[in-house]
Amino acid sequence: MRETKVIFNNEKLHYSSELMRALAHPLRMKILEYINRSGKTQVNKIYNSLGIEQSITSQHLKILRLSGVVSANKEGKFIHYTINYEIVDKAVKAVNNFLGNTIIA
Amino acid sequence: MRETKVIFNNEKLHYSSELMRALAHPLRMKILEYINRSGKTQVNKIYNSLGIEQSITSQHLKILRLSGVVSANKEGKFIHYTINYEIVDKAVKAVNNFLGNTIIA
DNA sequence: TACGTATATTCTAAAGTTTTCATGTAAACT
DNA sequence: AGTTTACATGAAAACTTTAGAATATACGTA
Repeated sequence: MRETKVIFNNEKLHYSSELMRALAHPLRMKILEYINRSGKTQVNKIYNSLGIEQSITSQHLKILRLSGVVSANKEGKFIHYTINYEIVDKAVKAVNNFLGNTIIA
Repeated sequence: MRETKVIFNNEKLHYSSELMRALAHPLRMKILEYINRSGKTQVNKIYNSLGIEQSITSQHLKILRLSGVVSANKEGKFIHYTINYEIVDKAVKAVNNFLGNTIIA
């Protein structure tokens, strides 16, 4: 049974939807936005500023970390989070490219 | 209790993550990609070409429709689907903007 | 009007995600 | 060494999403 030509291979597709998924949660967007505004942030600042629980914050940070969207760096007692813009960029470009550069000139 | 200044309001945030969510599924990406390639497609072409079940296809199309990413148009017996590029564009720009135009020049 | 084709909807079980709470680990301070 | 602060991890409960099967609707045609 000859299949349709698959332009967008499965690996890429799963990677992209994994990235999208990481971004597809209001709290994670809030957290990302906060880190973005702060540039480089400790976890306690994130959850105190956003008024969410420490543990929930940690769990979402884990998801963001695993998807590659943020990086964690231990500095003594603290862990500093930063956004990996290239990765977020990839997510955006994924959508962009797979739609054949129809969007965003 | 004075909260952090919310730059990215809740409504927008939820809308964005809803959009992202709609895109964050391999099958939906495949379907979107197929519609994109075809320009305007009947449902049976989608599921026959992609080798997925009719009912599943319909369900995913519903999600895509509700998120605004695609539009359905009845033409006689058939229903034609098209991509709403402006909406996909919005999703991309949402990520883009909320990260303060740091990505994509 | 009955039948076939195209698609949507409904139901249910399984799978996956998110929250919550409790516990764990490691650094800094006493 | 013991305590506090900063954060992560684990596991159960609550919730959401997905897949699959069956049924429903609507159009066109015999």
